[in-house]
Amino acid sequence: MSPSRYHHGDLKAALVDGAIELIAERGVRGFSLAELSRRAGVTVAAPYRHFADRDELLAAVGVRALHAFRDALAGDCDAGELDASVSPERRAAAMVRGYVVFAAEQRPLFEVLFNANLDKSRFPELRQAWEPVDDLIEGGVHALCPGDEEAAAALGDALEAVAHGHAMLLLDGSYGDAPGTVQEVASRAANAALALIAGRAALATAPATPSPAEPAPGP
Amino acid sequence: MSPSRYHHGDLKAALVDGAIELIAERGVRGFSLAELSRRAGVTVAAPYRHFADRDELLAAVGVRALHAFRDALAGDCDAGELDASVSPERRAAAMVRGYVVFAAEQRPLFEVLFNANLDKSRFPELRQAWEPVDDLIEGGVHALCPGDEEAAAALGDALEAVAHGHAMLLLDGSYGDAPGTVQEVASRAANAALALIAGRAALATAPATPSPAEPAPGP
DNA sequence: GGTCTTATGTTAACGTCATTCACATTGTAA
DNA sequence: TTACAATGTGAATGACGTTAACATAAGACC
Repeated sequence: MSPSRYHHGDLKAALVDGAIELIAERGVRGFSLAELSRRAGVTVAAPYRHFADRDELLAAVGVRALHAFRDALAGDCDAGELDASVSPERRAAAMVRGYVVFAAEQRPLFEVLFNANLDKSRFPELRQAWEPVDDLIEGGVHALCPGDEEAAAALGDALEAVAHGHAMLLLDGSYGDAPGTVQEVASRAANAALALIAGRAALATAPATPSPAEPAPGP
Repeated sequence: MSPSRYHHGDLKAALVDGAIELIAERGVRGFSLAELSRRAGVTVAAPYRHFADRDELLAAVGVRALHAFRDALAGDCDAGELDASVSPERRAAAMVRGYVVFAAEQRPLFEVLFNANLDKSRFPELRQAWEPVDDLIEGGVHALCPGDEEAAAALGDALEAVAHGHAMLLLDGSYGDAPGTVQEVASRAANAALALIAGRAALATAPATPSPAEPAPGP
């Protein structure tokens, strides 16, 4: 294969793969380019031939993560056959479930997306990779609020929030890690999504409880 | 005041204060003990007289953050007079609103609590400081589901998730930062909370959409 | 086949960071 | 006043991200 060993073969791919492993072990926060290089059997300077800096490598991982994320959200509904066989409500709930399960089962990928603090203004690749995900969500939400842009925006935020919030609670270990916990939390999130959808009419109305007393006095 | 200048006076407090400022400027992620020491006019080794390591300092900031957080969640309802004058529903919604507003207005404190990756098993002080917050939330939720432990747990998670999720969306800049955005998002979160509360009956039921096809085949 | 170019690694540095240890200075209590 | 504990300094270590100058391999072109 490589008797010389000077050139790695496909370092770029090996780095992305290795990064995911390393993040799985130590979290995004404990991820280090130096350790990654070491594991790839290469000098610390080598990655810089393929990525401008640490964040650009993480962004590449992020792009891969977003593809997997989209698939996880779409679930099996992606084949396109059961367009009418499943209600938009159950679809949306399934997406929320997929969100939480993805966070748990693909923890390193999820962490890269939400805990790596990547600058979205840099990395157009990342912004672009978000689009299919956003489209999927937006599509699901619009099916629930046909015609009402305002309601769709509010419901979309609420569903994202409920999914993301449950995922965070799960990952931060606020629950124990008993077996079955993932499905349990995912079910709670899905149920919450159904509750939100049921009450969607109230979401886009005027602020509830704007301020009990004064309208927010300056400090 | 201090003609000698060898001893700082109250370095410990100055470090905690300075940490909050520094985090406000650079985020928890950009926070550095070295820079903090420099600003305090002290050597990099000095903080170690007061904190075992970087994380212990951050934990101290976290404790302060949790006090402020509790107050923000309790809002003006803390005086204890209006026990009956406000419905539990509006109370809970107000707490969710307070959660989001706190995240926006006390960003550095919020970041320490949720983005610093502090090990909760270390730092009993931190765990203890969480208790009043947890009690407050639990109390609010139990007022909504008297007697039903199961429902209360599910509703509590859902409310936390909705609050946390909206806070994250806000802080990650998924919205622009137009003025008024904070109140707007807080209102959305509060409305979502009301919707969840209205549909609370469905939250603790059997898993909705357990799995469209097979029961999760192994990879 | 032999040479030039380009892609890809290596070596050796720099500056920053967290952390530690031996030592200096101060405030306090005996 | 003198001893001690608390607090700060100086200098060092080792990990990290990043860069620049140099080395080697792989192909293109003749």
